[in-house]
Amino acid sequence: MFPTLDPLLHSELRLAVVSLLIGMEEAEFPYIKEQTGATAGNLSVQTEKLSSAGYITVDKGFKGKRPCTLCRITPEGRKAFEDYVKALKSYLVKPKK
Amino acid sequence: MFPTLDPLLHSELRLAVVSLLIGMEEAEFPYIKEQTGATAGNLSVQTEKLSSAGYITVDKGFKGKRPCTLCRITPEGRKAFEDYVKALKSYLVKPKK
DNA sequence: TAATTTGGTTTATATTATAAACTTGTTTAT
DNA sequence: ATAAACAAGTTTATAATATAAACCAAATTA
Repeated sequence: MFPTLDPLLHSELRLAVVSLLIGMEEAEFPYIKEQTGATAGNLSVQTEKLSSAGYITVDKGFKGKRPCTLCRITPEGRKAFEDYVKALKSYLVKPKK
Repeated sequence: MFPTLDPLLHSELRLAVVSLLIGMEEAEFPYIKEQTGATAGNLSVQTEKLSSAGYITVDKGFKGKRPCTLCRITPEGRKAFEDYVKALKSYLVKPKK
Protein backbone atom coordinates (compact mmCIF):
# COMPACT_ATOMS: atom_id res chain seq x y z
CA MET A 1 0.00 0.00 0.00
CA PHE A 2 2.69 2.48 1.01
CA PRO A 3 6.02 1.49 -0.50
CA THR A 4 9.09 2.52 1.47
CA LEU A 5 10.66 5.76 0.36
CA ASP A 6 14.39 5.66 -0.32
CA PRO A 7 15.69 7.46 2.78
CA LEU A 8 18.60 8.87 0.80
CA LEU A 9 16.23 10.81 -1.39
CA HIS A 10 13.58 11.49 1.22
CA SER A 11 15.53 14.45 2.53
CA GLU A 12 14.74 17.99 1.57
CA LEU A 13 18.27 19.01 0.66
CA ARG A 14 19.37 15.78 -0.99
CA LEU A 15 16.19 15.69 -3.02
CA ALA A 16 16.76 19.28 -4.14
CA VAL A 17 20.33 18.48 -5.18
CA VAL A 18 19.32 15.44 -7.19
CA SER A 19 16.35 17.26 -8.68
CA LEU A 20 18.67 20.06 -9.78
CA LEU A 21 21.27 17.73 -11.25
CA ILE A 22 18.62 15.75 -13.15
CA GLY A 23 18.05 18.89 -15.20
CA MET A 24 21.65 19.65 -16.16
CA GLU A 25 24.90 18.05 -17.27
CA GLU A 26 26.83 19.23 -14.26
CA ALA A 27 26.78 21.87 -11.58
CA GLU A 28 29.38 23.58 -9.43
CA PHE A 29 29.19 23.39 -5.67
CA PRO A 30 28.58 27.15 -5.16
CA TYR A 31 25.82 27.11 -7.76
CA ILE A 32 24.03 24.23 -6.02
CA LYS A 33 24.52 26.05 -2.75
CA GLU A 34 22.90 29.16 -4.15
CA GLN A 35 20.01 27.33 -5.84
CA THR A 36 19.15 25.26 -2.79
CA GLY A 37 19.84 27.94 -0.21
CA ALA A 38 21.82 25.42 1.82
CA THR A 39 24.80 26.22 4.00
CA ALA A 40 28.13 24.99 2.65
CA GLY A 41 28.56 22.56 5.54
CA ASN A 42 25.20 20.95 5.10
CA LEU A 43 25.65 20.73 1.35
CA SER A 44 29.09 19.20 1.73
CA VAL A 45 27.71 16.48 4.02
CA GLN A 46 24.74 15.72 1.78
CA THR A 47 26.65 15.63 -1.51
CA GLU A 48 29.11 13.28 0.17
CA LYS A 49 26.23 10.98 1.14
CA LEU A 50 24.79 11.03 -2.37
CA SER A 51 28.23 10.42 -3.75
CA SER A 52 29.04 7.44 -1.55
CA ALA A 53 25.65 5.97 -2.48
CA GLY A 54 26.65 6.30 -6.11
CA TYR A 55 23.79 8.67 -6.92
CA ILE A 56 26.07 11.51 -7.96
CA THR A 57 29.74 12.03 -8.73
CA VAL A 58 31.73 14.76 -7.05
CA ASP A 59 34.84 15.84 -8.92
CA LYS A 60 37.31 18.16 -7.28
CA GLY A 61 39.33 20.15 -9.73
CA PHE A 62 40.41 23.70 -10.37
CA LYS A 63 39.03 26.61 -12.28
CA GLY A 64 42.10 28.75 -12.80
CA LYS A 65 43.78 28.80 -9.42
CA ARG A 66 40.66 28.21 -7.36
CA PRO A 67 39.23 24.89 -6.34
CA CYS A 68 36.09 23.89 -8.18
CA THR A 69 33.86 20.98 -7.23
CA LEU A 70 31.66 19.61 -9.98
CA CYS A 71 28.64 17.44 -9.30
CA ARG A 72 26.84 15.22 -11.78
CA ILE A 73 23.99 12.77 -11.52
CA THR A 74 24.81 9.13 -12.30
CA PRO A 75 22.53 6.65 -14.09
CA GLU A 76 21.91 4.99 -10.71
CA GLY A 77 20.96 8.35 -9.24
CA ARG A 78 18.57 8.97 -12.09
CA LYS A 79 17.03 5.54 -11.60
CA ALA A 80 16.72 6.02 -7.84
CA PHE A 81 15.03 9.37 -8.40
CA GLU A 82 12.53 7.85 -10.84
CA ASP A 83 11.76 5.05 -8.40
CA TYR A 84 11.38 7.54 -5.59
CA VAL A 85 8.90 9.62 -7.58
CA LYS A 86 6.91 6.50 -8.44
CA ALA A 87 6.82 5.38 -4.81
CA LEU A 88 5.89 8.84 -3.64
CA LYS A 89 2.89 8.89 -5.94
CA SER A 90 1.31 6.12 -3.85
CA TYR A 91 1.26 8.63 -1.02
CA LEU A 92 -0.02 11.57 -3.02
CA VAL A 93 -2.74 10.11 -5.19
CA LYS A 94 -5.87 8.42 -3.98
CA PRO A 95 -5.88 4.99 -5.62
CA LYS A 96 -9.08 3.98 -7.43
CA LYS A 97 -11.21 1.77 -5.23
CA MET B 1 13.27 27.56 -6.39
CA PHE B 2 12.86 24.80 -3.81
CA PRO B 3 10.14 25.73 -1.33
CA THR B 4 10.52 24.28 2.15
CA LEU B 5 8.64 21.07 2.77
CA ASP B 6 6.44 21.00 5.86
CA PRO B 7 8.55 18.80 8.14
CA LEU B 8 5.44 17.42 9.78
CA LEU B 9 4.35 15.87 6.52
CA HIS B 10 7.79 15.11 5.16
CA SER B 11 7.96 11.91 7.16
CA GLU B 12 7.19 8.53 5.67
CA LEU B 13 4.80 7.37 8.37
CA ARG B 14 3.05 10.69 9.01
CA LEU B 15 2.58 11.20 5.29
CA ALA B 16 1.09 7.71 4.97
CA VAL B 17 -1.31 8.38 7.84
CA VAL B 18 -2.50 11.67 6.40
CA SER B 19 -2.70 10.22 2.90
CA LEU B 20 -4.87 7.40 4.24
CA LEU B 21 -7.14 9.69 6.23
CA ILE B 22 -7.60 12.02 3.26
CA GLY B 23 -9.43 9.20 1.54
CA MET B 24 -11.87 8.28 4.32
CA GLU B 25 -14.16 9.76 6.93
CA GLU B 26 -12.34 8.15 9.83
CA ALA B 27 -10.06 5.26 10.64
CA GLU B 28 -9.35 3.16 13.71
CA PHE B 29 -5.85 2.98 15.11
CA PRO B 30 -5.37 -0.74 14.39
CA TYR B 31 -6.55 -0.27 10.82
CA ILE B 32 -4.03 2.51 10.24
CA LYS B 33 -1.40 0.35 11.85
CA GLU B 34 -2.18 -2.49 9.47
CA GLN B 35 -2.35 -0.31 6.36
CA THR B 36 0.88 1.50 7.06
CA GLY B 37 2.76 -1.47 8.49
CA ALA B 38 3.91 0.67 11.39
CA THR B 39 4.57 -0.56 14.90
CA ALA B 40 2.02 0.59 17.47
CA GLY B 41 4.59 2.66 19.32
CA ASN B 42 5.75 4.53 16.28
CA LEU B 43 2.18 5.09 15.12
CA SER B 44 1.17 6.36 18.54
CA VAL B 45 3.98 8.91 18.53
CA GLN B 46 3.28 10.10 15.01
CA THR B 47 -0.50 10.41 15.37
CA GLU B 48 0.13 12.42 18.53
CA LYS B 49 2.38 14.77 16.56
CA LEU B 50 -0.18 15.18 13.80
CA SER B 51 -2.86 15.70 16.40
CA SER B 52 -1.03 18.38 18.35
CA ALA B 53 -0.32 20.17 15.08
CA GLY B 54 -4.06 20.16 14.40
CA TYR B 55 -3.70 18.06 11.26
CA ILE B 56 -5.81 15.21 12.57
CA THR B 57 -8.11 14.53 15.52
CA VAL B 58 -7.63 11.51 17.74
CA ASP B 59 -10.71 10.42 19.65
CA LYS B 60 -10.42 7.79 22.31
CA GLY B 61 -13.64 5.94 22.91
CA PHE B 62 -14.88 2.41 23.26
CA LYS B 63 -16.17 -0.23 20.92
CA GLY B 64 -18.06 -2.49 23.28
CA LYS B 65 -15.74 -2.88 26.24
CA ARG B 66 -12.52 -2.35 24.33
CA PRO B 67 -10.78 0.92 23.77
CA CYS B 68 -11.07 2.27 20.26
CA THR B 69 -9.10 5.20 18.93
CA LEU B 70 -10.56 6.99 15.94
CA CYS B 71 -8.52 9.31 13.73
CA ARG B 72 -9.83 11.86 11.30
CA ILE B 73 -8.22 14.46 9.06
CA THR B 74 -9.03 18.10 9.85
CA PRO B 75 -9.51 20.90 7.31
CA GLU B 76 -6.08 22.25 8.34
CA GLY B 77 -4.59 18.82 7.76
CA ARG B 78 -6.16 18.65 4.33
CA LYS B 79 -4.84 22.11 3.50
CA ALA B 80 -1.36 21.27 4.75
CA PHE B 81 -1.36 18.12 2.65
CA GLU B 82 -2.38 20.04 -0.48
CA ASP B 83 0.34 22.61 0.15
CA TYR B 84 2.87 19.87 0.73
CA VAL B 85 1.99 18.19 -2.55
CA LYS B 86 2.27 21.50 -4.39
CA ALA B 87 5.66 22.24 -2.82
CA LEU B 88 6.88 18.74 -3.54
CA LYS B 89 6.08 19.12 -7.22
CA SER B 90 8.82 21.76 -7.45
CA TYR B 91 11.23 18.98 -6.59
CA LEU B 92 9.78 16.35 -8.88
CA VAL B 93 9.06 18.20 -12.09
CA LYS B 94 11.61 19.93 -14.22
CA PRO B 95 10.39 23.53 -14.55
CA LYS B 96 10.23 24.93 -18.10
CA LYS B 97 13.28 27.08 -18.82
C1' DT C 1 51.55 42.07 4.80
C1' DA C 2 47.26 42.11 7.07
C1' DA C 3 42.52 41.57 6.30
C1' DT C 4 38.99 39.61 3.50
C1' DT C 5 37.04 36.42 0.43
C1' DT C 6 36.38 31.93 -1.76
C1' DG C 7 35.58 27.20 -1.43
C1' DG C 8 34.91 24.11 0.94
C1' DT C 9 35.36 20.14 5.39
C1' DT C 10 34.94 18.59 10.11
C1' DT C 11 32.57 18.22 14.15
C1' DA C 12 29.32 19.24 17.68
C1' DT C 13 24.49 19.70 18.61
C1' DA C 14 19.67 19.45 18.02
C1' DT C 15 15.96 17.00 16.07
C1' DT C 16 13.67 12.94 14.44
C1' DA C 17 12.34 8.40 13.80
C1' DT C 18 11.82 4.00 15.60
C1' DA C 19 11.09 -0.04 18.21
C1' DA C 20 11.50 -2.26 22.67
C1' DA C 21 9.53 -2.40 26.95
C1' DC C 22 5.70 -1.41 29.58
C1' DT C 23 0.60 -0.59 31.11
C1' DT C 24 -4.24 -1.49 31.43
C1' DG C 25 -7.90 -4.01 30.70
C1' DT C 26 -10.32 -8.18 28.24
C1' DT C 27 -11.02 -12.72 26.69
C1' DT C 28 -10.00 -17.59 26.81
C1' DA C 29 -8.51 -21.90 28.67
C1' DT C 30 -7.99 -24.93 32.80
C1' DA D 1 -11.68 -18.79 39.92
C1' DT D 2 -7.48 -17.78 38.18
C1' DA D 3 -3.63 -18.05 35.10
C1' DA D 4 -2.25 -17.35 30.37
C1' DA D 5 -2.74 -15.06 26.22
C1' DC D 6 -4.42 -11.15 23.66
C1' DA D 7 -5.78 -6.29 22.41
C1' DA D 8 -4.92 -1.55 22.26
C1' DG D 9 -2.19 1.56 22.98
C1' DT D 10 1.73 4.70 25.61
C1' DT D 11 6.25 5.70 27.38
C1' DT D 12 10.92 5.73 27.00
C1' DA D 13 15.46 4.57 25.44
C1' DT D 14 18.31 4.39 21.41
C1' DA D 15 19.76 5.01 16.81
C1' DA D 16 19.83 7.73 12.85
C1' DT D 17 19.52 12.34 10.62
C1' DA D 18 19.85 16.93 9.65
C1' DT D 19 21.99 21.15 10.36
C1' DA D 20 24.95 24.88 11.23
C1' DA D 21 28.91 26.55 13.77
C1' DA D 22 33.60 26.37 13.85
C1' DC D 23 37.38 25.51 11.33
C1' DC D 24 41.15 25.23 7.42
C1' DA D 25 43.78 26.45 3.20
C1' DA D 26 44.61 29.16 -0.59
C1' DA D 27 43.84 33.34 -3.27
C1' DT D 28 42.69 38.07 -3.67
C1' DT D 29 42.43 42.85 -2.16
C1' DA D 30 43.46 46.94 0.68
